[in-house]
Amino acid sequence: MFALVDVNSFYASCETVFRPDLRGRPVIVLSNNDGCVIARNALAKKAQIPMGAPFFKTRDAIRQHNVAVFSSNYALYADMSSRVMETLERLAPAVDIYSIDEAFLDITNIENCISLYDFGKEVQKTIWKETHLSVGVGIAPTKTLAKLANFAAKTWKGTGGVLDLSQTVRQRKLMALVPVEEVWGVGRRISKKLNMLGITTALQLADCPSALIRKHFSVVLERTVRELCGESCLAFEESVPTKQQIICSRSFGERITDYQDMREAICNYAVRAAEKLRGEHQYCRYVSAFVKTSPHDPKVPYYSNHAGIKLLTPTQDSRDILAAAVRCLEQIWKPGYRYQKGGVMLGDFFSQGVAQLNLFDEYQPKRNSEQLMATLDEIHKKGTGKVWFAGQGIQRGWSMKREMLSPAYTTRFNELVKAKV
DNA sequence: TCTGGGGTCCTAGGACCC
DNA sequence: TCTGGGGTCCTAGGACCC
Repeated sequence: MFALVDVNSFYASCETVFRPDLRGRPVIVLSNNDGCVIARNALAKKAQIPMGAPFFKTRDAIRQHNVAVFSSNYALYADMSSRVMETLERLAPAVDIYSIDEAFLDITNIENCISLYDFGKEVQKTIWKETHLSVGVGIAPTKTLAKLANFAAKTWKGTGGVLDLSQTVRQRKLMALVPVEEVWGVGRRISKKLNMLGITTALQLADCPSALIRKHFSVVLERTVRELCGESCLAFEESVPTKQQIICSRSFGERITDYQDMREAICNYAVRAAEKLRGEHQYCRYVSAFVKTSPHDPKVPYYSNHAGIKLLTPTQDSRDILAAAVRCLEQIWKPGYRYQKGGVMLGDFFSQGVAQLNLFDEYQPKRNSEQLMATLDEIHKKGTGKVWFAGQGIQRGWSMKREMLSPAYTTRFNELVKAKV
């Protein structure tokens, strides 16, 4: 039996926890670069500010409803997330963290001690007490059904935010009411296709013969159908699976037109990606870079390209990764465009740097690479000094916009909340 | 003027091998 | 006119998720 716990309007809630003065006001949080709306509290939803809407298109509504606007503050959200997860670890025998704001709990056999619904209420109450964040809890025999229960717990206020969907009768009753596009794993494309086949509710999808699904779609959707029927196909995963790839990319605060600026940006992404790679204790053998202009401006031609390099031997050395990323950029850079975004991707991971060298390779591994990188990471972590590669530049005029950033309430001493006595 | 970032998995098709 | 069969590996692209 699974319970899916997720925090309501997570980013927006994190902002309001430390700002009681915002009670009664709509709150939204913007994506990186203050680009578009990625989180809304209940009042902002009521004010009909659409999810994903470009910020500049919502300005009228924001003024009209006196909406509080925040740039995203990931340091704050990550810290609040770990507090929630720690609480869950204490309440449940096993926790499978699915995203920054949600986790599956393994609650098999818990019914021997407490009813499933009461357990859900207990989780809700404890999280609120310890973090002042409100959560929804969906309980069911499969992950997909638990997601569905969670959706229903949020949608129908009468549930009080907790829904026990352990019985088949209740599963079918609910599925008959839920549109198929709300099912986990059914996105825009697939729901459109399903609708054309006359399948509009979750129940109709659940009752679909698997041969039909296999014929028109893939094994992924077939698995979803089985899960809706109560057959658990998605396993509980307590340990974090090792990453297959690492991406560092950002839209630029201002469009880039100059090669030197782009080179600087790519160098920064490469260095950051290398740090993440070492954080995973991995070595990569594939490095790629990409650049693109904005797809939204019909007046200027669109350009998007990427190039990748397979290294001779896996590395975790920032210098190798940086050099490779710059070589990729040289292949794809074209002057005359107004670039909106760029990035670096690492892939083909190994757990050690030593790979079979070819007999005639002239490659010589860098000496003391591991120690040097460890030192670099240490300096970075402590914040006691600043060291960077020349290619990363100093001015960084292209770096992202965050004009409405809240303080790091929980992770920096000089930004703690001040209480008036 | 201004439209996020970071992931996963599956499939189809081509290259290549015997 | 006739032009094998079966397998693996890799990559690009498409779908999904939060």
